[in-house]
Amino acid sequence: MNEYSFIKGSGVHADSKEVVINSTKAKTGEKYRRILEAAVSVFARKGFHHSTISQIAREAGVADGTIYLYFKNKDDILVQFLNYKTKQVFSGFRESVNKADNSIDKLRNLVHRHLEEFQRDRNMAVVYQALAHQNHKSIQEHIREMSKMYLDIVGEIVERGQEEGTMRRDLYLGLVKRFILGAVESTINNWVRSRREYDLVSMADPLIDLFIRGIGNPETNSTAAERSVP
Amino acid sequence: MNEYSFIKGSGVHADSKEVVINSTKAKTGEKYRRILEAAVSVFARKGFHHSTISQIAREAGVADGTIYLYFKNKDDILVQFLNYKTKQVFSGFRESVNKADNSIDKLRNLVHRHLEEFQRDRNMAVVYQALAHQNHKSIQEHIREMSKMYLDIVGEIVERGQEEGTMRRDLYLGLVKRFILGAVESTINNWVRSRREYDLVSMADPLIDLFIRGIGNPETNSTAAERSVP
Amino acid sequence: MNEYSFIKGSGVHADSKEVVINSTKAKTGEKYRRILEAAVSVFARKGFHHSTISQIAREAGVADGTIYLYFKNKDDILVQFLNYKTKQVFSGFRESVNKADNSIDKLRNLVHRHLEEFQRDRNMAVVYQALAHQNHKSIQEHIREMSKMYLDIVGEIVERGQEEGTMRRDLYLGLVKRFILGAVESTINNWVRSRREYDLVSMADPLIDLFIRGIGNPETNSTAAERSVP
Amino acid sequence: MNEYSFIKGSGVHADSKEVVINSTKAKTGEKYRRILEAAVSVFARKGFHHSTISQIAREAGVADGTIYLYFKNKDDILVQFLNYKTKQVFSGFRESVNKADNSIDKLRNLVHRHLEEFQRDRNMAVVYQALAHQNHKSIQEHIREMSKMYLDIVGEIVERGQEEGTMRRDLYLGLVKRFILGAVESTINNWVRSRREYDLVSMADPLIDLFIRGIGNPETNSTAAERSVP
DNA sequence: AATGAATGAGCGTTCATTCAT
DNA sequence: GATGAATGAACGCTCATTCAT
Repeated sequence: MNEYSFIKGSGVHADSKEVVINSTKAKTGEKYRRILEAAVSVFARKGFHHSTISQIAREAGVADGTIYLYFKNKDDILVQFLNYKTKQVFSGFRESVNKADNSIDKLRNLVHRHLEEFQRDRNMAVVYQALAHQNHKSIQEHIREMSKMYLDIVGEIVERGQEEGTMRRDLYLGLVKRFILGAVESTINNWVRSRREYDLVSMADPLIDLFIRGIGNPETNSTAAERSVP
Repeated sequence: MNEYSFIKGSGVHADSKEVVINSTKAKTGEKYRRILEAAVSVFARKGFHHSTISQIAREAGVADGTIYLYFKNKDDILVQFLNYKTKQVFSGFRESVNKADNSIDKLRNLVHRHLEEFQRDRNMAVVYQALAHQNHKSIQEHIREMSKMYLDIVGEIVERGQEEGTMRRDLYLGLVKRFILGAVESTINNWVRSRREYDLVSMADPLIDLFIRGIGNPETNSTAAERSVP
Repeated sequence: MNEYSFIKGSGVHADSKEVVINSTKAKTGEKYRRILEAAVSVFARKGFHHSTISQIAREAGVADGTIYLYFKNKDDILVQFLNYKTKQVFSGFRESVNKADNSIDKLRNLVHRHLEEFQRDRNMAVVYQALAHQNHKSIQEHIREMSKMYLDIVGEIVERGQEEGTMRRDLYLGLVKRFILGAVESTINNWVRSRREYDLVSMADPLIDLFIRGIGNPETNSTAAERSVP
Repeated sequence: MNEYSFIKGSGVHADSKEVVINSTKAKTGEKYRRILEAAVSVFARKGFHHSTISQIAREAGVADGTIYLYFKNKDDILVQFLNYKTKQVFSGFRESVNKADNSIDKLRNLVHRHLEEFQRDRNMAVVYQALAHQNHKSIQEHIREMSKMYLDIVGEIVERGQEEGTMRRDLYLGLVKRFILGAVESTINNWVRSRREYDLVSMADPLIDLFIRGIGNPETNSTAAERSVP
């Protein structure tokens, strides 16, 4: 848990008929955040299904029932997590991309920021990784949405790179986008599972290098290109 | 589910004290396999935690109690799944690699076979994807082991490629290995989650192309290389 | 809900130790009544156990906690309902009875007024019906008391009718009283449960006719009398 | 609880997908009945909402979970109660009616049997009374159905009485039917709530007498008739 | 007096696991 | 070996009640 975690915003869940939290009360917002942080921390340690409301409540320093003043049910905690925390992180990526003025630097900024944010909040990283690979019904759509946002950014970067002439024109764009997201995510996944602690952000440049140049030796090898999808 | 699924091998779980199934009995082995197939099918549909022993038993056409003659507990089904099904698939990769005589073709064969096996058994793909990204205690070690096996193969291939001169020498080998596994797995993950049905195996060549050549235009771009880890 | 509902009287619950509301304060009395009306309305719709304090508070336009300034607890709302609303209605019956000067008209007035009052406040009717047939501990005694009041009135009327000579002398008085109350209540119960809307009060005269003359044809039938209790 | 309680029939609830009880097993049927008896006994004492599954299980001598092998949920116990116990009792009424050959004796038999059955199983009486006057959703329709069955029987009897000439022709049939049911039910209700123990069945003849002859003195009184619905 | 956020006891329900047959 | 009825621990969730403001 750290000071950067979670937005300052309100602890309101809009679609509840019974419970509406007054978002102007500082205390309320604080409790909302405490619960969410606690929940993500417990989820990260035990996994969603092995986490109990009581554990979360204890870790947040509130009563079990209090959680239901801020969240519709256990699943809703996950939904809020994606809505307020992860979604914010992801949408921040665009900002980083805009700071660069050529496509390769944009890609570098994107990946750098991505790794940075997830390193900053390891619990988020753990939970996000698990969610993204599961069939959790109430979550599926959110994940898809966030992926799309990310893939769109990458797509724009690559297309721009092709216009700039810094990226190959014979790319299967749909694959490339997923390829890059997948590679970054798996890098995060490795970091999360690793017993050793290492600096995740330092992986950014080597990753970019692999994206751009591949692993092949351009002087000797051209076979792959010949078989590639045009 | 298909004829290739699961090995014919014994239905023994080694670390059980009470129950040891005679692996020579055809009938026994068949029931063991039926249960395992049913379990994976149910897991794929509902997720591990939302699957019940009763559902698995019904789908396997046996009584609930029977499952405990072949598996220590619910978790053990997952362990057996990794031990006997996935592990076998993974170890089969080496075989494919050996059929090629240069590193790039070896890599191609590996990826091709990987996609092929997972396409052949979609349930396995779904369950494996979910497991690989979770903190499931009794599974963690198995996943790590299988990853290592895969990474070792890739590592050998890349090192050979470097000797051959077909692959760059300035590669961060630890990263490259994970990069390739991650990219392949995310390709599978996309296929699994996609609403459209498409041919997973056809992704192999474009993927290889990306690995080898990257997305950069070699004529104009060399920035990435300069910043890369030596 | 209508203007006749509930008495204007005090919002005091006598047996409370902590909170005594000043019954002279118009505003207080009004809030007390608002809560009671809201409660009965919610009880009628959802049943006592499925009604929550929050729902009642919302419908009354007050905060949850406010209810506890006027009522000891949830059960107490029921007690107050019987004490102040239903009890008043029931005791008003005597008044109607007194307006008539012969026993049959007295009975008619009683039944007429009974149906009238319950038709006037359907929520009261619904809640009363439910309470009268349940084993609700804190209510039992109140119900019994009100029944007794009613049965006493009927008893007096019938005894007077016997003196007048307009009613049979060979009646099992205890049964007759309950018989009449039961028949009226079941008429109300039918009205309350009916999907069609109809005029409850118009049932009064046919009911009286049945009480007085029975369903038998006096010219041909005397069997029943012979077997009756003397 | 007594030996007459509940049918010998199967303990199957048809609409469950997961749980199907083998009705051929004597033991199963016995446990089903034990639970149902226990439930009705607890409901009678505490009321449905204050009864807990644990109490019922304890009283039935089974584990909490066992109840869910025979009943879908707590509400379903009520539904089964009506379906198998009360419904059977009610449908038995027709049989008694058929034994008599004139309408008044038919009515007498009906009432007699009605009181007899409810006296035989006091718990059933208590629970039925409560249910019949509540807005319990999953029960409403069953109650209505049983009432209709009863009212139909009474209606047929009265119409026959009118043909025989033993019952008045100027009756509001719809009211008469409900009047009789209401009077009998309220007699039962009184018995159930009474502190003294008395013989419910002995109320049958006096009741019939009231139905047939009314309370009026036919020699002196005819007012009621003049105002009655033709 | 009025508020409504916070509490936590209590309950219905699920389901992995056991074991008598 | 095979069965499936029985078990009971465990958990999510509700809601009457309290109390600081």
